[in-house]
Amino acid sequence: MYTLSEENYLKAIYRLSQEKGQKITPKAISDVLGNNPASVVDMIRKLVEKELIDYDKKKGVHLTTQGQKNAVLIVRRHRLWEVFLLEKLGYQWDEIHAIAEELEHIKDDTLADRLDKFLEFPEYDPHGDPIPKANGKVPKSYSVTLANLKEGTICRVAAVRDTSSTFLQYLLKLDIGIGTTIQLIEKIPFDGSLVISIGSNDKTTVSQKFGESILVDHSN
Amino acid sequence: MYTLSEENYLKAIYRLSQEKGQKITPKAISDVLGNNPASVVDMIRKLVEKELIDYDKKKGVHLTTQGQKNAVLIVRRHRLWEVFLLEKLGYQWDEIHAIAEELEHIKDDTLADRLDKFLEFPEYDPHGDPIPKANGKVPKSYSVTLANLKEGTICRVAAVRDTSSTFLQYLLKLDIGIGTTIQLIEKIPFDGSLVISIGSNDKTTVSQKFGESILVDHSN
DNA sequence: TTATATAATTAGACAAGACTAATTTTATAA
DNA sequence: TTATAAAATTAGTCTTGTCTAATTATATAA
Ligand SMILES: [Mn+2]
Ligand SMILES: [Mn+2]
Ligand SMILES: [Mn+2]
Ligand SMILES: [Mn+2]
Repeated sequence: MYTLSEENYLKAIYRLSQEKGQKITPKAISDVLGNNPASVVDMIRKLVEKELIDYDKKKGVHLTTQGQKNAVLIVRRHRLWEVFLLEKLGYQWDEIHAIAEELEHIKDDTLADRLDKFLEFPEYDPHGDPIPKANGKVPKSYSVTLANLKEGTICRVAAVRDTSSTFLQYLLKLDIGIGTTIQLIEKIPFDGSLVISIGSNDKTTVSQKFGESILVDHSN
Repeated sequence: MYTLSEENYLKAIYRLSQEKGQKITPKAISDVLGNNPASVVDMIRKLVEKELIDYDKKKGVHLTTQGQKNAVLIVRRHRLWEVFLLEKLGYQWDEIHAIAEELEHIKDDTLADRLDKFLEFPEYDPHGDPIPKANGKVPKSYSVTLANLKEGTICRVAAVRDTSSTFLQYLLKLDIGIGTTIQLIEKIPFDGSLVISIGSNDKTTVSQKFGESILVDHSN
């Protein structure tokens, strides 16, 4: 088993590896975790030593098979606990991330699987992120943002890209959650603002940043 | 908030303070936690510094009001999680202690209270230990052991004093759990062995050590 | 291509929490 | 009361995970 810090690094590296296309550098990891780059370099050495990652100055950091397997299990635990906190304990979706950040490190062979069963095998967490299965398979995740859509398109909110409290609370205020139907009415060329209608409500205008923070599911 | 180690020490000291009559020495704490006495002395200094305990060489260690308040909350979290693990996730009563030992350190202002509500405000944990209320009040705990009873007495198993896996598994095998009715039929003077009948079963003989590890509730 | 900014790395320090190996106190028993 | 055992304490070390400051390497822009 690995320490809490090692697990947090693995998870950060896993997350960066999902945002494909870019090199996973010490700086990138340092940005995700808020740690000093010097500390990151230390930990990289430790994780290479334990064969959880490879590090090549040219290619950056990559999870080994072992590292990948572990990272996925940590993410699984995190997301399952988030479902538990929201559905069973009645927390709001902007409160659960921080608590799950601790719960994910509880170690027991059967805990995640029991929790999974207790929650009736949810496929997505409250932010719309896929919950890896016990066998390591990960359900489909969404990648098209609201801002990507063509004018006129009707979509379903599938996930949020930003899990900060400020963003999630803003969504609560706008009455937007996972599953909400949104129609993109107009894109303002000047600054990328989006005119949308939420559910069956009147038109609202949101920023480009907002539109890029919501992942959607759409038929056409 | 306090570190995991500090919390474990507080809990150990709290536990020792419940077994009244005896002085809480570095040695005693070291025995409970399995730590080196030198480490215990270090931590005592730290906790005195943080005003969670008092230490007087003559009187031993004592929790301050602050320390007591914190210890009770940690115990509350531990026992609530134990109920959750047993009742909701289907663990057996010899498996839950180790996991709760980690879960008790998860910090969030409302977590314990939400869990308490979700579990419908249980008064006792799966080992029969009282679960402190949110306000710090602790339900009655039992103190009479099976070995204390007079021959012929019928009692109800209220709690176990020993939460080791070996003991709890032995109880499972004997079909004894919290609430089981036991009649003490005979005490063997030679070695304190007890002849008992469990529920409506035939007679069994158990050791004195066994009898001293079960706390009972009895009317007469 | 050379200057400059950014990133990576090294060196050295620190706090927490544990340990071992003395040493000093205190308790117990002859 | 004195010898011996047990407990408490001190001194010094170690590991983990972090940091700052200095240095080296790399990328970028004039
Ligand atoms: Mn975490
Ligand atoms: Mn999430
Ligand atoms: Mn604990
Ligand atoms: Mn218990």
